Amino acid sequence: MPTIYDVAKRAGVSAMTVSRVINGKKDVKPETREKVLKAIEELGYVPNSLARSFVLQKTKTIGLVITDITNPFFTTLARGVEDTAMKNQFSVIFCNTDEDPEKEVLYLELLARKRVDGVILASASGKRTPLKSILLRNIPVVLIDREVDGLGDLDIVKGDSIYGAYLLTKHLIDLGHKRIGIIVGSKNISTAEDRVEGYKKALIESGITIDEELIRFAKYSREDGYRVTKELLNLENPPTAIFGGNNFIAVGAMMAIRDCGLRVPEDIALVSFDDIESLSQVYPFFTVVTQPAYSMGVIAAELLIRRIEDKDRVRERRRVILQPELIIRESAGEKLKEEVVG
Amino acid sequence: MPTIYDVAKRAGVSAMTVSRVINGKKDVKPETREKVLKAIEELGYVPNSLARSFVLQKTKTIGLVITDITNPFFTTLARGVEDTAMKNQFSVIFCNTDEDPEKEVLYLELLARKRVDGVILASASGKRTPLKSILLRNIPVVLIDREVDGLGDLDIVKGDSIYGAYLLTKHLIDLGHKRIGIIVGSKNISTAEDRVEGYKKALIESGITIDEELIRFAKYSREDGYRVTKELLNLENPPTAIFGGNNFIAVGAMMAIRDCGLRVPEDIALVSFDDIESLSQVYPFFTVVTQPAYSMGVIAAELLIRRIEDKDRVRERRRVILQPELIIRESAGEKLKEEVVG
DNA sequence: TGCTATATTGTTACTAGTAACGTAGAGAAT
DNA sequence: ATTCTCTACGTTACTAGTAACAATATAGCA
Repeated sequence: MPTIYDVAKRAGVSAMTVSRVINGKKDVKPETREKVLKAIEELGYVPNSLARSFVLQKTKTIGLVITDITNPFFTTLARGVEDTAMKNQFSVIFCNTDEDPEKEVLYLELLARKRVDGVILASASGKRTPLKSILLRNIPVVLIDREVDGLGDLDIVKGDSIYGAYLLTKHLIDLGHKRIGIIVGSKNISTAEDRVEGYKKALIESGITIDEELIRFAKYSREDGYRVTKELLNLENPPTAIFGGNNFIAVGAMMAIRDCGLRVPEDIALVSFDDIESLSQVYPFFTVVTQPAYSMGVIAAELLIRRIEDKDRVRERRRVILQPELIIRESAGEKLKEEVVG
Repeated sequence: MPTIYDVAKRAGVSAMTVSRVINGKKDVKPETREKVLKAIEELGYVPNSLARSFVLQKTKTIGLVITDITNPFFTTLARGVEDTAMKNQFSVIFCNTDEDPEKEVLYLELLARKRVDGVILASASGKRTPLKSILLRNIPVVLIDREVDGLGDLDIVKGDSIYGAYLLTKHLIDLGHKRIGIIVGSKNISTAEDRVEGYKKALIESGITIDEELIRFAKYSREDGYRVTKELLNLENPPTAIFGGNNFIAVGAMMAIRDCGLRVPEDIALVSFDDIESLSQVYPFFTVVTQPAYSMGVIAAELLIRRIEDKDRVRERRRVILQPELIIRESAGEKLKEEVVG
């Protein structure tokens, strides 16, 4: 494990000169450069970026905290972050919180210890406290997908959940549905609240009374999608349509509906917020509202890297709200016959 | 950004004592510990693991080099690695090579610079050279999913591609297919070669002549799945069944078949190596051979961490071959009528 | 020839921790 | 009283690089 000093000795120069060669600085005579390069080659020297980060006080690393890399939405988003980071010579440490605020604290603490240059966070808690050690250290943060209470001053990249949910609900209403169940993530997550807000807006606009019984805050997971859908189906007056608050919930709902011996869309309509690409390519079935996940990742990474590399930290905060898109496929079915309504 | 010295000064002790407190070493009087803890709290001190890694010569970080986190197989595998790493206080740096050997070199070089404690590699090149700087430095490596030429002495965790491909091909043969097209990854990737080997074995065993025209090495991607499937369909004597070498290829094949106005399985059978969980849960359509991706990740991470933490590096190499499972669903269809055969 | 400007290279100090060793003091054993 | 042992803590040196400054060489020019 040769160091820069071993290279220096072999090339007959000082460590500083080797450092200059490695970092492509000018002020090195071409023939000296050659000698150094030769010594590096011969020794199989690989620079120690640990030592480098240590003295430069920057790690060229960002932390990406999401809830579950297994969710296609976050997978795609993560890919956008990684590609952009790599393009800028940054590497990425991934953290899966599984919607667990305690894991969030743990990971953010870890990232602070690792002295990452910046953090991209899809918060599981919606709270500002887990960010304490990050913010204290003035490490730039870009929020993604979800707001965090009391951090309105941070950069954020997210989809317009209110509008997306409005679109999706409106579509169901247009098909004749009046009892629409909605299942979203837990209450402190901004997307959950926003999607319910958009849902309510569409209902109110159409003069449909809101039945709180049909609005369920759970967890963005297949398990909760399954469980809560069963609850909804077992209601005395069950919904004729279900709005899955994200793709996992929609998949869970689908399984619950099937297990109850019902068909989608013949017996019940089902729509989803967020698409599942690998599914829709093979089987374009789910009517969804989809968000540009890859772009979200790219934009977040770009914003973050710009902040990191900026000397002046005083520039205004940026909020990027990306528009969702309604894709009508089969799972919401045809227009209901009048008899069904009411 | 307080350091351990700031804490020491505030607590009226030496830096070493603070270090002992942080690392939970004994030999610290309880009341001294309290003083130190109080100082840490008051200053908002967060240990610098960069400095720590630097002196300890270990980073508690592993590199995971895969081809594409977007592929559900690798997503699940990655989750297994990450969970296991976290459980052992390791973090993971993800690298997507996109089946590009040049990116592989770049990333492995990066990981060497970062002085990761170990590497898990699903090689895109199948070659040993990209690993040069890693191996030179005696950084432990566990291969995953794919062999690398000339590295038979490294730990490896992989599925039994030969057997899996045999199962899948045998299934098609049992249904009466004799002209089976197979599309796999590029030739230097061991899974591609193994899957073709299993395919051939099944054909030979059933006395079916091998037609090299039906065997295609491409890239494990949707694009190549699409492109090569079209080639196969345009053959003078096209196959009656297609074996997608991985899930991406199968999805691409599906789209190509549909674009040609054909139906699966009525007009042509289609099977896939590797499942797509989110798809199969909603739409159990593809007949597949599936590998335990999560377990693969877990086992690889465990093997690696064991090597990293082991003092004696002399123990024998371990090869873990996991058995694949055939899941028969719809995409291979029913038994062909005799008239079709020959 | 001597002086100055410029190019190239070296020296020193610093980054934030920890290992290894050293030492003081209290109580126990002789 | 002296020596021993143990606990609790401090000191020193080291990890691999780089910034800032210092020094030297070289060339141009009067």
